[in-house]
Amino acid sequence: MDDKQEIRIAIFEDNPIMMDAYRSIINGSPGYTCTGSFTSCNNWKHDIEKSNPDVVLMDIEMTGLNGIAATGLIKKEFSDVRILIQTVFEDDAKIFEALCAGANGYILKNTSPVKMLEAITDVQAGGVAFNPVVAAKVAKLFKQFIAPLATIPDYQLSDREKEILQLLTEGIPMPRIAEKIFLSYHTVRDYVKSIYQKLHVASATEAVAKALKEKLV
Amino acid sequence: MDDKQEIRIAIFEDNPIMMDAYRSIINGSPGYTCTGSFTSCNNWKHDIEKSNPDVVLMDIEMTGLNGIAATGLIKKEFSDVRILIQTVFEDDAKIFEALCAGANGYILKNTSPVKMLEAITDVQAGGVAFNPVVAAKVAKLFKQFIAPLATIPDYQLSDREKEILQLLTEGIPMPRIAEKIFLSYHTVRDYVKSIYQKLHVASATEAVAKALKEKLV
DNA sequence: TGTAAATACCCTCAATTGGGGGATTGCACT
DNA sequence: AGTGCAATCCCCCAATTGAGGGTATTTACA
Repeated sequence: MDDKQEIRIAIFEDNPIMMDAYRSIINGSPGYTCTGSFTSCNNWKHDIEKSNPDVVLMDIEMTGLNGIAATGLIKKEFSDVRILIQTVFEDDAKIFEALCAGANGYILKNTSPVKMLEAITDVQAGGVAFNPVVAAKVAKLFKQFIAPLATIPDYQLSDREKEILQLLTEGIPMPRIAEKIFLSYHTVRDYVKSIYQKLHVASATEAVAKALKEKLV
Repeated sequence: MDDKQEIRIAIFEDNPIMMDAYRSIINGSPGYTCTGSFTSCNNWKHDIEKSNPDVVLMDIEMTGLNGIAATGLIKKEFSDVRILIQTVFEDDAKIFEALCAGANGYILKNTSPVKMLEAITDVQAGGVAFNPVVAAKVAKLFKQFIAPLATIPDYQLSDREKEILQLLTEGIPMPRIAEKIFLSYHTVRDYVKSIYQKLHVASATEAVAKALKEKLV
């Protein structure tokens, strides 16, 4: 670590006016240094190596390689660089993609300088910074995609039945399952029958489909 | 709306010392009023009606009904009340559950008073407030659950094959599939065979398992 | 003490499936 | 003009599966 403990920041932003504004805010604040500013991500690898940032302030809308794709690439190559997306977009898809690409924060362009610096400090410290509006969308996406997966119905399967259902969902045929868990082929079939009754299905494919769709295994 | 535009806050917190601290912070800050403080959620319905809050500050660990369960109930009954979870817990499961229950924010008990008020303001305005550490966990959960679903491998299935794979994942046996899409039984079987080759599997259960696990359908 | 539920095993018959073979048509790309 | 491929159809055989029947032991609970 450096004595001065300054947070090193690289900016990717294709609007020169915004770029200047960001650089002024950063360099004008003690504890923050802008070590590089680039108008495209086309030389991201060289740019990151040269500016050696703790935090990257990343615009999404850029000619050439876009900010989200660049985030994914940078994260893969320089996994300890923290990336803060700053953009005008606040639609679900962009936020979704940014999170999947590994962004450590997502703030909007109307964020005040003090909030921006705060977000930079947070992500540098290992946190993730969401603008409240963005956070609301993340929470919404979360509920939309994940909550339904968490409502696990209870079909009162016994432990053995659960075990065998689990093996079925791996596509293992019953004779193989019997060998694997040291039961007779007949017994395995009996458990499968019992699973079918409890799940109200009539075939292995149906049972597997239900198990996977309803997260039973 | 009231002339004074004060944010009305109800507190649920079973530790009387914390409760006093919160109430002092809120009532000592212009624009914020504590309209109710309760040491359990057992009378949540009556308490919410009586205190009529914009924002609820909710503790998780309480005797009787816990804060997350209460969040779910309150959200169901009073959908426009915003709920900010404030707790010492920062484990994935609690955050997960809180989000699923509909919490509008999740901050930790070591949050500074000024940050707490800021979070209250944010959630009152319709945003969601995450502590950076919590946000990091949310992002992690998000990547864990959703990112894998987004990487859909391409097995070069033809449209017909996709269609039939889709029907297989509904557990429909091949003779029934043939009837449904007006193809000969033989043809359906040929497509299924071809699907098996492309997916590198050897049975319907395996194909269905792969299709569902890798979100092919 | 009876009864239910889980565990484990067995048999039979018919339906379904998996793996091999072969065939034709039409379309696109070369 | 030929080559590949999606799409469609067919046959055979063996393995697997689904649905019905039956039995026995153990554990738990009323």
